[in-house]
Amino acid sequence: MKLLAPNWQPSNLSFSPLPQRFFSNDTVSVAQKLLGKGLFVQSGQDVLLSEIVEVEAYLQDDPASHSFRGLTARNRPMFGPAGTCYVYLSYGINFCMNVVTAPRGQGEAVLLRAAIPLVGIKLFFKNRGIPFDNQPKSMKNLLSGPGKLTQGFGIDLNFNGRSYDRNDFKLVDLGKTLRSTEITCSPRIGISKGTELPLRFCVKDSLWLSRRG
DNA sequence: CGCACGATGCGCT
DNA sequence: GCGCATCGTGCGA
Repeated sequence: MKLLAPNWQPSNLSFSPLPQRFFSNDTVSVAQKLLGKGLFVQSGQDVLLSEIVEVEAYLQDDPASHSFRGLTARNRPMFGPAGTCYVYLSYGINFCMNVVTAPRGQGEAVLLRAAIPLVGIKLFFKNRGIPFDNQPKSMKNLLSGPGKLTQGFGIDLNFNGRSYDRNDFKLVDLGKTLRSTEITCSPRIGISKGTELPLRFCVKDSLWLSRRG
């Protein structure tokens, strides 16, 4: 199994953040375009990079969205500028991280649900509380779910409201372009309202999803 | 002010 | 496959 891209060196980790105009577009389009993009987080000398393979869109007038009932103290970042990070605690246990989208503060966002670990594998294991090994089974368990992804990256409420355009916290272009035929859409997971909408987007047949797309 | 309920993950069966 | 942990949010009283 091909687990890692071979050429990730410190010298080619100096990606530019995706510009704000990338996020200030139609939320469904942004969600699909986030597939194949990189999430980069640096803390001191520790660098973490992954490739996003699964997302969900949350829209205006969407009963499953935290923004559905309007602005509250919790969902305030959702109404902020495109490219803002919205983090919340799920089930009292896991954090989930979103990217605010749409041209104006419409309360729309994309939930990051799963990613391929690329750089910082040992730290991903450590953050996840899993003993390090090179088994494919373990690797696929690192970031395959919204709570696992935030735990792997060490994302918590400190990141809430932050912009994804910092040198130490950014979404980046990894230089790959997915064809629309490589993207699947399906109903969103773990919600009780808006379940009929196919707003979950996955890299087709990826081995790194939270569950089969 | 009380309380029901999650945009989930894990361990056990 | 299923039950449970665990807690902040926000709605209804």
